[in-house]
Amino acid sequence: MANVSTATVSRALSTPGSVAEGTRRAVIEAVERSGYRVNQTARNLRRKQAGAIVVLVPNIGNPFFSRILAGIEATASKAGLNVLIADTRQPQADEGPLGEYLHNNHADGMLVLDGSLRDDFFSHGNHAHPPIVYACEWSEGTSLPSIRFDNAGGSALAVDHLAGLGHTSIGHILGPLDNVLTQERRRGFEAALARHGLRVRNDWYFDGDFTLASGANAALSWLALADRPTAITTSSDEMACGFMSELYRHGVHVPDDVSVVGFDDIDIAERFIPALTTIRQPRMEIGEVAANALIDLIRAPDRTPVGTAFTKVLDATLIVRSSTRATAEA
Amino acid sequence: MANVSTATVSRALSTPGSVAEGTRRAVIEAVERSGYRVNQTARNLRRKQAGAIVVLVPNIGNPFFSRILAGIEATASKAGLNVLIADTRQPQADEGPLGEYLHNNHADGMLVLDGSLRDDFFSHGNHAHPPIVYACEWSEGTSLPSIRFDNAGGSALAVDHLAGLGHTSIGHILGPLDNVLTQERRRGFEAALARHGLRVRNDWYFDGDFTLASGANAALSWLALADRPTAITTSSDEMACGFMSELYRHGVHVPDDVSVVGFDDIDIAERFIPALTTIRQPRMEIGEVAANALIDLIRAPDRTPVGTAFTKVLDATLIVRSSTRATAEA
DNA sequence: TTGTATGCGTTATCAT
DNA sequence: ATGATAACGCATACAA
Repeated sequence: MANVSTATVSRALSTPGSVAEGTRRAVIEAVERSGYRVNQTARNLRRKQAGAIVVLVPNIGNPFFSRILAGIEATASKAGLNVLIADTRQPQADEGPLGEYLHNNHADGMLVLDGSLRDDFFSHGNHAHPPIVYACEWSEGTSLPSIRFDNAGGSALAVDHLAGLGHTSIGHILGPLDNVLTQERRRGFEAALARHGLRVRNDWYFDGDFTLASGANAALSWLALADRPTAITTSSDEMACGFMSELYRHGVHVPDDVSVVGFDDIDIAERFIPALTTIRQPRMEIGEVAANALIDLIRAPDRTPVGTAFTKVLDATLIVRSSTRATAEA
Repeated sequence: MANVSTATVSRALSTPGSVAEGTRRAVIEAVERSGYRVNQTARNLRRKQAGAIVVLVPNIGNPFFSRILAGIEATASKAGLNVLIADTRQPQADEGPLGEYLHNNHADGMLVLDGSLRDDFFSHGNHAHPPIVYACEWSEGTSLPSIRFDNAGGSALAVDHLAGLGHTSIGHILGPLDNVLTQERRRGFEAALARHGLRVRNDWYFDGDFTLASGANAALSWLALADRPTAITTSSDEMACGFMSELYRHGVHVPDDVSVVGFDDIDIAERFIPALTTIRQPRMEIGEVAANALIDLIRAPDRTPVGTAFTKVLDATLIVRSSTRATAEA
């Protein structure tokens, strides 16, 4: 017991400056000895805050997202905020919209990594809600702040690289069609193709869903083609690896028989056989940037009026490795 | 307004049975119309609970852990608990022990995925703390409940497989030496070797840290050996892939020149070139089992008196693919 | 079955 | 600079 009122204890702990030096020390010492801990729940109730942000992620098990999550966690913990994770692919949708997290005072803000969620998903009637930031994907035309990679630009980089190597027949393995990333990457692919005076052939598009298995399927389609493109760009490294893996089983060699470019630069890309040429996206960094943006909104909500489309685009870069090579003619 | 007291509203929402049918409907309807949300913070304060569990993970970006996390999240959200994640590798250790999460009423329980954390890490003086469950790794001799894989058994499976293929010279790429997984897997490796009457050679142990890069380093060491083992077991798939990748760059062929067995069965294992023979661990499942164990402890703390070593071991299984083959003599 | 009143542990306000 | 006190929003004991 430091023989002071609870108010003084509170001040000594949360506003050290507003208390006399001696009292402060006495309180600190008493706290140490008694093993006292502030009750965060009570503090949050009083302060009308949750002390946490929630992250909506399509699949935590996916390294693409978990890396972004790592960046978010690092940033949030530095700001003294807890990170809540919610998997949007859980079959618990009957429990009601994930937006509950916000309206229940569970979290002070939300980070959305799932581009398939419409932005009206979160509105409950017309009630105001805590800040939301979209990261890495988002529905077209959302009015919510968003951070993303330059996906179209990344695809273009891939095409430029292949065209520079002399390739004129270039195919593309798509992600899920309703995914914004897929659409953007395809857009960049087509734009770059046009820029190089190359045509887009429908049978050189291969369906996929970002997974290894779908990449392997694409390989089967490629093998079945009479007129095969000499190079393939993909919408994810995993599909690129699946594609190469299946080709290998059929005796087709990368990059001798076909060049392959991935997308994401996941860890294994550098060590795949052959090492995968790909488009790198700084995933940890996007997590940090997005978390910082959200934290800014939480700390100073007024500075960013509703409807102001705050957008930040991070560049993607080309990493040349061994899965691409020049054509014979080049 | 349903024209009732706040107490009735509270009851209608949290104890529907204790309120008249008509009143209940009126309240529900009023709630819907007014857009009322219960304040979880206030509820938690009153109930003296946090409504959340915290997961201590060494590295969220690592797919090994993020998969376990996915299992945890699924289970916890089914039980109405939020999941807080904390990265133990963050340089924020100066903020004090992660145990704060518990003592601050931030969480009702804790799941520890980081075996390098001593179990006295969480004690603050001698105060009682909410339940803690170790999952997948733990310090030797902890008195805390723990769920894990049969790591030693998994390693033994790998050796049995290779011995059955005729291999008599078998090496092993280790994980970090202070890691429990490393120690267990090594123990199983040596036990199985002895069972087959094979000797353990010190220069057939390769240092590693679970990463791709360390696997590649091990390949360099293997290449430098005068007398090389014809088969290698590893303590992680990533090291196995790094090992094969580096060998490939040096023109050494797996499995023709050396057989390789991984550990974990990460997604890419099936699609690596060649497809990796490995020891599968149901990672999502361990997350579910661990989360359920923790939830049980939270719901009924008395049933598991302190000091009772609750332990559950999940089996590992051998997945034979293309990175292993019989020796010429076999 | 429902209402009244009190307390959960903090912090903010107002005195002193 | 410090103490007394009210209030944050909910859940419960008790009364009606």
